[in-house]
Amino acid sequence: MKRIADSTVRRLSLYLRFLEEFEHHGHSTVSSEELAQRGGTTSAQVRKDLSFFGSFGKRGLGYSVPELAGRLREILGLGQEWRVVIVGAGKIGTALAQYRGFRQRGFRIIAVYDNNPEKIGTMWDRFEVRDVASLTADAADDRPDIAVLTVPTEQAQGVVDLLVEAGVRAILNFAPAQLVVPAGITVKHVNMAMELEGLSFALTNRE
Amino acid sequence: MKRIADSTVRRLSLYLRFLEEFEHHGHSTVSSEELAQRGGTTSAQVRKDLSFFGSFGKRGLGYSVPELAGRLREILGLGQEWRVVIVGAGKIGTALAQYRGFRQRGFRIIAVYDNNPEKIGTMWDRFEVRDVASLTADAADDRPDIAVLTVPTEQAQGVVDLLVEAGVRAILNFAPAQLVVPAGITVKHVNMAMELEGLSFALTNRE
DNA sequence: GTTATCTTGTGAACGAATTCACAAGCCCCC
DNA sequence: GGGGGCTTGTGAATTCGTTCACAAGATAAC
Repeated sequence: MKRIADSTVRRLSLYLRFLEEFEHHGHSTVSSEELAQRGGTTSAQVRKDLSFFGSFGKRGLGYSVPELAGRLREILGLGQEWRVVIVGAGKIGTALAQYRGFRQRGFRIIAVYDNNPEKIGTMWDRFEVRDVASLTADAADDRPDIAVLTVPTEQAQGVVDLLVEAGVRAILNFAPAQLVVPAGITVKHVNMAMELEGLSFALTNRE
Repeated sequence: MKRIADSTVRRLSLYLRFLEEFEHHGHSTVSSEELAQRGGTTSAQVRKDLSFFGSFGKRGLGYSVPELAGRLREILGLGQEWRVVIVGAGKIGTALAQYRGFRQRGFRIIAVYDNNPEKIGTMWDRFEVRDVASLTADAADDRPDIAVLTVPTEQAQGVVDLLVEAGVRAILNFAPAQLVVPAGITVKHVNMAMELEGLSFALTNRE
């Protein structure tokens, strides 16, 4: 299969969000132009994005909202439930553990880990914080697919090695560090400082 | 000034993070190759990124860590304190309000807003949640530069209009909606669902 | 059935970002 | 002070992503 650009996947995810809105409002069809306006892009972009995966529209008419939504869910792999562990029971980890959006979209949090003895055993929301040392052993039963990593930068790589050993195949990393992983493991980075500094740059460098 | 790509600015922010680590460990110089490895990119990329703003290195030797860090802070506009308001006192808003990283990097949270009468007046960390209706009036004193927007999608645009009126010039938006703003206002999007679905896609579509 | 209108799907053109490759500059050592 | 070893800075080449532009397919009206 042809390699799909990251930017394309992000937009597909966005289109799906809009389709769900349209569905909710009872619209049965939608044109590439309408999707484009919502997403701040162009109709050609929308069509090109979709064309990588097939042709889902009817010429002259547009796309069937429920059908396209279904196709996108399929493409994005949202037909199944993904098993997620959160490692790092700090501020961000906690907020994410409580975030309902995860479950709604088929991402089921199965455990929260930390290495701080004072946190281990305490309850976060409805999760008991587990010792990160037991991660690999737990994984035999839990079979996690995805890890959300919110530990301090200097601990990130060590935890990643454990996660890989535990069979995790995708990592959402909040630490500003490049992680070394074997081929076939996907890592995505989220970095609040980076976003803010991007704004700071924009405010500073306007001509 | 030549337009700088978003991806370049993000990397500059990352380099700065690494330089701070190097500084902390007492390294006085660093090569583009070392920075590249930390950041998962190439030395040519590092040099190209920096070249948009000047030439800060010494051939044969590399870059002075404190000097380059200083230059990057200057480029990114981190020499000053930015005044930030958070609008939307939900889960994410709360986590962000408590996040120490903001203050450390010169982003000072000055107020938290919501439109829910049950939340208005309650304390979040050390902030009293204010009524979003008073935003414009408050701004005369507060003079916010940046807003972090964590309200439901359907309310986002309305709040943005208020923010623009209040003189905010940069917005970090957590809602999955395209926002309409006048020229000169910068908007950046952060979307957790999108990131997760990107992972889901990668897990589903591996050849 | 024909015509007018609309919107998709997609090669081709374009533009942006990354990588290559190498001359120029700097340091250190003899 | 000359040579060897590094590393920067940057045009040129390349790769990647977006936009253009239009033929082809679908509907609706008459």
